Amino acid sequence: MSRRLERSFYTRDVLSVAPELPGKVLVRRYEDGSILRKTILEVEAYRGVEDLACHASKGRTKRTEIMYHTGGMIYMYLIYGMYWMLNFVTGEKETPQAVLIRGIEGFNGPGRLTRGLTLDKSFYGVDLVTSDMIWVEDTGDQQAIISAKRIGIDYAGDPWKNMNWRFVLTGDNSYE
DNA sequence: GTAAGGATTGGC
DNA sequence: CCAATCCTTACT
Repeated sequence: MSRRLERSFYTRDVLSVAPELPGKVLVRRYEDGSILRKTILEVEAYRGVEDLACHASKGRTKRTEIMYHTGGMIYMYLIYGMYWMLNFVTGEKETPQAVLIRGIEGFNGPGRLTRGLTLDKSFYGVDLVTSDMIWVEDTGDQQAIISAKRIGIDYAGDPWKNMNWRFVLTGDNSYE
């Protein structure tokens, strides 16, 4: 039996939230009432202003503002001029953290999954706890997770580029 | 106003 | 390997 994740799930530290997301179910409901349910396979944690890979390390700007809000909000941003990235804000207010959703069942890669679920700038600031267009459910099943280095952030330097803050559902062979 | 570069992807 | 493509940010 599945139930929607509540505020208290997201308001914890990102390093507590991120490892619990693989195996949860991302639910997308469209205007016409149709619903897509996809298991989350892979995520990455971005933690605070001191994490040089986290966008908040560049300061509090219009773009990063949502990460300073309470956990459960959605942070969307465009990368390389063509791919929208889906992120879940975590932690309490004034703690800029987020989880990048890197892969879901059927769509490998952060850019492809947002395209597949029709997610873009209009979802910036949407609340996963109250929205009827997108939310996350817990199946109650126990999940096995492995951690690894984050991808595409070598520019952040030591120690940030080496933190094992990517979390992948084990048993999934899509990322061998 | 101008310029540089990016939490990616797919094609050569 | 490398170009596509455009928004955000930093600087004049």
